[in-house]
Amino acid sequence: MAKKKYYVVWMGHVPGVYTAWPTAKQQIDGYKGAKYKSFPDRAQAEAAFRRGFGSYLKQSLGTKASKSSHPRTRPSAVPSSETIIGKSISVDAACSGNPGKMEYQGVTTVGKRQIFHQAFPLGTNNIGEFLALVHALAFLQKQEQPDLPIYTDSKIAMGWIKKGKCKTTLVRNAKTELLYQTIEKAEAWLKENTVTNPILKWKTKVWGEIPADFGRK
RNA sequence: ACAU
DNA sequence: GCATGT
Ligand SMILES: [Mg+2]
Ligand SMILES: [Mg+2]
Repeated sequence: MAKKKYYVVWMGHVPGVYTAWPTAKQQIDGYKGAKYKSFPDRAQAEAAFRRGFGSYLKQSLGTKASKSSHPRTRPSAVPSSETIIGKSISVDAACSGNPGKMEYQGVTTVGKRQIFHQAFPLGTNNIGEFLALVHALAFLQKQEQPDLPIYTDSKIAMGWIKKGKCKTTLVRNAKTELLYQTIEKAEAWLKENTVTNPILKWKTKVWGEIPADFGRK
């Protein structure tokens, strides 16, 4: 039989030392950012509880203990990607017809204040999303804001930026020649510059439409 | 299927 | 329902 364990809940509905997992779990379930860990005996548990989570964690991290023995933070509190970073900009593209008349814009994520906007007589949704991202990157570099994140809802455009290449299928002809030259300029920018700003996926299903959305769907 |  | 993309 395994020896009975003790459960410290530093932060939860009712913090304290618990002698059974089900009761400890009650204290952390539904508590955002709960801090807790199990201990092999009562003395260690009570000492850790009295020291407080911060002090205990510091010591634990400075030691060669296995990762799994560090104190826990409830997963639902961790997901940085689950929280909208307000200090950021958001971009989006739209077209009427695809391919069709295309435009893109960048706005402040909070307040939706427009930062840039461009329109083209013919383009695709994905080209627009791609150009919007490069426009945002160049703009933030000029503003010396290399850490400000950029939100996009386009998986495709994120991939093209990573590749440094706009992998469009749009026909290149007289009607698209100017757009293609813009694309080549954008690709050249990516080749000559380092992408420093985090490019983050906007979670439309969770958060609703991206702030830069044109609202025409 | 997923993201537009 | 159509199209752009991985
Ligand atoms: Mg979009
Ligand atoms: Mg949109």
